[in-house]
This record gives sequence, C-alpha cells and structure tokens, in this order.
Amino acid sequence: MALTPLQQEFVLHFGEMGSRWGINRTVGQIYALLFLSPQPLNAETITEALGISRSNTSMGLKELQSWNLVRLRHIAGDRRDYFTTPDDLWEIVRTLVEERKKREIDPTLTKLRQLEMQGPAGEDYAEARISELRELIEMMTGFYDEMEKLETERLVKLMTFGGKIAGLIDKAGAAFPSLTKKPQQGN
Amino acid sequence: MALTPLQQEFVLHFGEMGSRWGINRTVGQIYALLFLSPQPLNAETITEALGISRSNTSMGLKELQSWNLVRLRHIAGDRRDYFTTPDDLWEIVRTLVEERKKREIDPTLTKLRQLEMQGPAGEDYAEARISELRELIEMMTGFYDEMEKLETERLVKLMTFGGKIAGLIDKAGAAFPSLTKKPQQGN
DNA sequence: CATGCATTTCAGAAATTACTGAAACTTCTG
DNA sequence: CAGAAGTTTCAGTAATTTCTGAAATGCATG
Repeated sequence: MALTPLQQEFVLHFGEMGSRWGINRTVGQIYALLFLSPQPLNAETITEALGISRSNTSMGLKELQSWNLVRLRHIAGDRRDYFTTPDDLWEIVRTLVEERKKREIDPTLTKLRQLEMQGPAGEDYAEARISELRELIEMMTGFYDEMEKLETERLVKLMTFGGKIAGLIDKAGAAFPSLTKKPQQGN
Repeated sequence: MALTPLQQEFVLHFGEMGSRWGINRTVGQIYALLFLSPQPLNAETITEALGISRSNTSMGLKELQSWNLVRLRHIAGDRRDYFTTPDDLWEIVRTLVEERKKREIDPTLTKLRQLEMQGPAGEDYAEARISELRELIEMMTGFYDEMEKLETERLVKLMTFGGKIAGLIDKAGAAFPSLTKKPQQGN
C-alpha cells in the first residue's frame, strides 16, 4: 500500500510529534495511519506502508493496545489480525486522558500519599508543599472524574458555553471553602 | 547540601517520572529540589545536592526556564543566580498546561489546518477525519482558554462543584448545535 | 501430528538522547 | 584593565531507547 501525499504528511507529522506525546515515532506513525484509514489494516499492510520491519510493527501495535488506542478486529475468512481506531473521536480523547492520567499522575499521587503517611519529618515547608500538591492533584482528578461521567452531549455543551462559564459558576454560587491557602515561604 | 530522606525520595520520584512527563531525569530532579526548598537555590548547591555535573545543572536550569517553570532571583550582595518555583501551585499548573499545549497540541492544530487548506484530495474519509479532529481540538482549546481566564477562586469553585456539574449544564441549557457528528466509516 | 501461515520474542545493531569536563564567554571588582 | 567568580557552550562519551532479522511460538488445517 503506497501512501497518498495527504496520508504521508499526516503520518510523518504524528511520527515527529510522537516523542513529545510520550510514544515513539513508529507508534505515532502506525496510529496516524490507522486513524485515517476507512478500513481496518493488518500488520503486513502497515509494515509495507511505513517501510519498517515486521517486528517493529508488532511492537508498535502492542504498545498501542496497551494504551487502549487501537481495536483488534477480524475479517471473515482471514485469520490475520486487523486494527482500527474508534470512529468516535470523543472516545479517543477519553481514552487518551485516562491513560495519561494513569501513567503521568497516579504514580505521583500514590507517592505523595506515601510520603505523607511516613509522618512528620520536621521539615515544615517541604511537608506543606507536598500535601498542598497532593490536595491540588486530588481536586483536579476529582473534577476530571466528574467530566468523565458526563455524556458527550453535555460535555460539548459545557465546552461551548464560552464566556458564560464564569457567570454560571457565580449563579450556582454556593460557598465552598477556599482551597487556595498556601504555605508562607521562609526566606 | 545533603538531602534529607524526604527530599531524597521526592527528588528521585520526580527524576523517574521525568521521562513520562517529557523532560529528562536531571530536569525532573532539579525541579523537585527547587519545589521543596523554602529558599531559592543556586546552581552550585543543586549540583552538589544531586551529584551531577555543573554543566548538566546549567542545561537543566535552562530547560526549566524555557518551560517557565522556574524563576530567577537574586540575593543582595551575591552575584550568583538563584532559582525558585512559584509559591502558588495554581500558577504552576497554569504554566504547565500552557506549555504542554504549546508543545503538544498547537503544532498539530497548525498542521491539520494546513492539510485542510491544501484543498480536497479526493480522499473523503481521511479528509473528514482530519477536519473532525481539527474541530475537536479547537473546541477543547477554546474551552481551555475560557478556564484559563478564570481567577483561581472561580476555578476552584467549578472544580469542587462535584456532581452538580451536570445539572448546571442543563439549567444553563441553551441549545447549541451538536458537534458530535462523525463521518461514516466505509467498510 | 506435520505443515503453513501469522505473530511474538529477543539479542544485537543503530539511532537518539543525556551527561561530562574542558574551554570559552560574561560580568563584576579592585 | 587584569583577575576572579560565575555561567554557558560544545565536542566527545555514556546511557538509553528504538529498530531489525532471525528464531521461537502459536494455531488452524489437511
């Protein structure tokens, strides 16, 4: 399968961005190719289209599966594995956020809690910083959990409210404890 | 400067997470050290505390400055450069999100627009996918811009609304065009 | 249960990224 | 303006990550 110029450019861009997104070039390219393809593709087709080794394709697909970014499909009378990305972009975004949270945030949250558990170490500033950071992350992940629960319809509404958000918050304005206190710097 | 066990663990964790966060180990460690330190630190102190080379520290600090994650300070009667992280964690989060958007999203948005500009290529599915992706990213970055504008006070309120968000959206319920249409898959 | 097809694993090669020490540069001071 | 103190640059080395080809594995079929 030879790539069209459009596919080519898109695929190369995703390859280059890959490293910034925490995946490698090949994985980015495989994903891009699947994303644009109307039909599921098998490993051999991907290998040929991207000019990489068969084993590299296998590893790339494995990685994409570990990210839940790719779906395995089968085609009647063909025992090869075929792969696609979900049609629904919102589903893709949800997966992406979920997986990044799992990899980039959860381990740190766990570590911060663990450090707090170890009890006072007599380092007031550092301990305050750590627990403040833990609180902030908890607040943000809690908010994310709420957003996550919303059906796409409502999420889109919220996102397109535009400038009305501020007013909305005020109207709903129950009093919440301010969580913005910060430790005083000791210099 | 010898690290306390608490500092040590925190610093090592940030170092390990660094690669997942798109920075390298040293940069993660330097940041962690500054984050916990009540006083600004100079390059020599950092070098010694982390057991790395002076030039590595210099490069790490440069990188942190390019991320706007670190502030340069001066201390009276000392001509060395001292560095801190902002006291306000919300400011840190804002910077982080801003910078990641700049590095991870903006280039792709530009590329998608450019591909659309090149005009119809007769690849209906791929073109629909690309413009759908562009629309989605625009919606999300537009929403981000709104959040960005909110003062911390209101942001905290919004984030702590908890389960009330869905109701809020419905009450504000103006009718918006659904942006969730998706191209039909052609298989 | 041997064969053929598809996929995965893995050890080493290739490529990339991170780190160091030495030299160069900058800025301040006497 | 010479020297000292501080910082940055950079070429080479070290470490890490990615990629490949060959071998191993899995699995359906005659």
